[in-house]
Amino acid sequence: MPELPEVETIVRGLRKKIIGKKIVGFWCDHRKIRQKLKGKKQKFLNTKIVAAKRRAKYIVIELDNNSAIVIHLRMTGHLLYRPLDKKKYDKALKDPYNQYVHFKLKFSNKYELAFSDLRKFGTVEIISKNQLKDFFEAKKLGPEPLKKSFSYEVFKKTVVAHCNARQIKQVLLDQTVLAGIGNIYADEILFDAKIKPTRKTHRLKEAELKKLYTSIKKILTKGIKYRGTSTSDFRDVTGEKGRFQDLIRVYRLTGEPCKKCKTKIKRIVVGQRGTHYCSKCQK
DNA sequence: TGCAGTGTTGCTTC
DNA sequence: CGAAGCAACACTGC
Repeated sequence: MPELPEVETIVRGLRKKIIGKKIVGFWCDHRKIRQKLKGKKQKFLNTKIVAAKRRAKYIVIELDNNSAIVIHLRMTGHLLYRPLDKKKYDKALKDPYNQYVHFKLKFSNKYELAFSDLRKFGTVEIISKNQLKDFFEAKKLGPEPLKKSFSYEVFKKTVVAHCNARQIKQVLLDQTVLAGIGNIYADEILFDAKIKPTRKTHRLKEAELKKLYTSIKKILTKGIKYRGTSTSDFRDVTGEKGRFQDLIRVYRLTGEPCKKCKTKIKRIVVGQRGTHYCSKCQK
């Protein structure tokens, strides 16, 4: 679910909802997360939230005690800001995203931040703010594609220089090359750029690279504008769906007619990921 | 019914 | 070193 546009949507929601809130309670029933947070409960309690940030697909929630909570939602994670009084969202409780809650922070205003995660791949940890730089450097993440500093020159250097004979889709998904693109947006970006996902990166022509660069910025920006893709169970912090699924052109549309040329969308496997493309529009 | 497929990352292996 | 394969987990849908 959560790729750059979804995580960005969540972070913007967090900024609206939890900045300035005081944490007064902590709960966790997930063994792996408890392990990570062992002995650190006191770092959460009686602190105030001062900032919410995104780096790649990571969410960083900064506290007023020099600590930062770092969350990764992986496949099925959700962050939900919801009232402690369950009667207030009775119906929504049945929805999958409201179940499978494994970690909660309670606030003094009788709301909570709940981390739900069906498949339990997601991670929550707390580190000191001055460790953040090292934390992210260790991940060797590539540049943020939506930053102004991510110019075409930077794109060419970082992306192309690294990638030689790899298939372009695998390169787009490689977080050490470019931060934040996942399977949905990789397929959509390549459709927009009219490039077949299996093309070898070093064989792309200058014009194709320029188009690809433009498509990356365009599709990710659009994804944020439409508040993410809820093909499956993505929800923002208030439980609202995104709307980008209405604009999807190829992802998981196997066998359906291409919106441009009516050719049936193909599904292949690239780097063990389901990959969808139009064999006529994408060369 | 059963098994392939699912949005991610990181560890192991070659 | 880079790159490919697979595991972590639980559910859906063919």
